[in-house]
Amino acid sequence: MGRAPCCSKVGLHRGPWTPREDALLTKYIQAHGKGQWRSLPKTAGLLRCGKSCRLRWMNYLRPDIKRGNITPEEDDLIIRMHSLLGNRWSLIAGRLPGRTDNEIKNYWNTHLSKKLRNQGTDPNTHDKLTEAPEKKKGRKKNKQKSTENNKGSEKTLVYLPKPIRVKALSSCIPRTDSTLTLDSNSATTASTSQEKVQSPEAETKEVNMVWGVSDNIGDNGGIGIFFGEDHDLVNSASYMECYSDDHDTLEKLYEEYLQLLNVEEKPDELDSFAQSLLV
DNA sequence: AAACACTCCAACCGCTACTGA
DNA sequence: ATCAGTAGCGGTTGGAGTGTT
Repeated sequence: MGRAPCCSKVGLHRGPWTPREDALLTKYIQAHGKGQWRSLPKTAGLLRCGKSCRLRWMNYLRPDIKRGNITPEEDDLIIRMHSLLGNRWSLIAGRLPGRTDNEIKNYWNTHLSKKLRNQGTDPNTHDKLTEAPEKKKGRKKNKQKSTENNKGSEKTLVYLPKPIRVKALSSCIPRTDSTLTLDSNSATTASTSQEKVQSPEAETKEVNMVWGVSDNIGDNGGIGIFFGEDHDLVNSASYMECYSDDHDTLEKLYEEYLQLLNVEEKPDELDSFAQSLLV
C-alpha cells in the first residue's frame, strides 16, 4: 500500500509554529471547519504539511483545550485507565475533556510512570515491582536518551488486550471522528485479533450495556466511549455533560469500564454482546 | 558565572485502518 | 479484490528551560 508523502518535502516549514502560522490556521478552521487536512495548508496559505496542521490544531490550538494543571483526580483516572487500556492515549484522553492524547502521553512518560515506580509499581504492567523503588538518580556522566532508559528496564511479557477498531455510527458521524478502539480480548483468549463490529443504532437499545462514540467531547474531535444503561446514542453530548470533572463521576466512569472489561473477560458474554452489535 | 545534566513537551515519524474508486 | 489517498494513533526526538555542581 502506498504511503502518502509527508512533510519532509522541500519547501515546507517544520519545527515550532510561529504566532502568525497559528493565527492563519485558527482563522482558516474557524471559517471553514477542520478536516481536509491535506489540502488545508495550501488553501490556508500555510507552508506546512497537512499532518503538521492537524497536530497543531488538535494538540494546541483547539479552543477547548485545557493545558497543564492536571488534577489529582485526573492523575488517578489516567493511572487506572492505563492499567485497563495500556498505552491507548487517545482513548484515555477521550475520557478527560480538554486533554489531548499527546498531553496525556507526555504526562504519563514524565510524571506518572515515575510516580508509579516510586510507589513500587511497574508502570507498564501495574504490578508490584520486586526491587526497591527507584531512587532519585544522581547526575549521570553520560546523557542518556529516554528511549535508552526505557530499554534499560527488563521487558516483561504482558498480555495486553488486543485492540479492535469499531466502526460506529458511520452513517451519522463522520469517519474522522467515528473510529474508536476497544480492548475486546485479552491476548490469552484472543483468537481473532482484529474483528470489526458494526453498531447499528437500532440494536443498541437491546443490550444492557449501551455503547457508542462521541465526537462531542468539547468539540475536540476526540474519541469518547461511553457506557451506560439505555443511554441514547444520539444524545452523547448530554451524556458528556453528566460526566463533569468531579471525582464521583470519575469513579462512576471507572466502574463502568470495569464492568465492560468483566463482560469481555467472559467469552460467551462477549460473543453475545458482540453479536448484538452485528448487523 | 560557566558548564554540564536533566526535565519537559511540542513536533515529527512511521505505521495501520478506513474509505472510495 | 485491489489500490491510492487520507486520517489518526502511538512512539520517538530535539531543543528550550531549569537545576546542579
